Amino acid sequence: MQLATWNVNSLAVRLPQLLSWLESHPVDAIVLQETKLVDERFPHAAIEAAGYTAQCFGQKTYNGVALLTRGAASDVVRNIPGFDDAQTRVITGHYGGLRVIGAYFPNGEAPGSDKFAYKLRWIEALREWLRSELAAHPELVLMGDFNIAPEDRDVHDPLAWAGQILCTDEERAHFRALLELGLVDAFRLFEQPPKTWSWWDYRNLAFRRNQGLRIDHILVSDALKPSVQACTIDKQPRKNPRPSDHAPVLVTLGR
DNA sequence: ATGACTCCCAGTGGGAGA
Repeated sequence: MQLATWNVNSLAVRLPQLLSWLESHPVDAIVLQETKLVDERFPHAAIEAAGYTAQCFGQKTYNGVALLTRGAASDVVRNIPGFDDAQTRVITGHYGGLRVIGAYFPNGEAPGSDKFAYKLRWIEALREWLRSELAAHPELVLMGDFNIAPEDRDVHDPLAWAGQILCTDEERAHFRALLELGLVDAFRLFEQPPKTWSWWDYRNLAFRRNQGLRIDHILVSDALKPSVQACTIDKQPRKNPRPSDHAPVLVTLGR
């Protein structure tokens, strides 16, 4: 079984690339972030033609998430229950015996800003909800665009990024607090090529120079950890014309 | 170097992203 996450930065623009990628990577489920589409405009027909059923949760211009599965997902939840939020950032469903959570963490703009405070509150709410989700569903995967580079080795230039948004001690502590619920970063279960990133700035020829960050993650619950066989980042789509600034992350489970 | 690119909604500019 294979799962994936991809911040597509506008599904309207990236739909052809998504369909092409799914042809070459026929994953069982994929979560998308930054679809930037209201649900009325979600391309259900094209996605069904590709063999997937979609659960979407979007808004105009910003944010927006979706869960695509080979068969229908059940027990679908939108956003974080109990956390009042005008932004569409989380979609959860049951599929293949797993609880699958797709999340688009807030960016946070800059340490000390209102958006940074929102980011921290949002993660705290996610964590408290996850605690109960994990209790109810021990076999759980949380994946998406976390907008956090967990360690210096996830940053191309740790000195330049020190204390900057995505790399602050506070954000990293929140990332570790998620792991302490009983989750593990699937990417770090394996030897990985050095300087493997999931996001490269559109500017400054950052991709060509491989100046990126690893901010897109797949966390699996402790119960699933023994079944994880691989976790990779596919940078190929970043080479496309008009690419998303993020690359997809994949996990393979032996089940 | 307070930049750089790309998206969106807008409407020949500006906010947001990371």
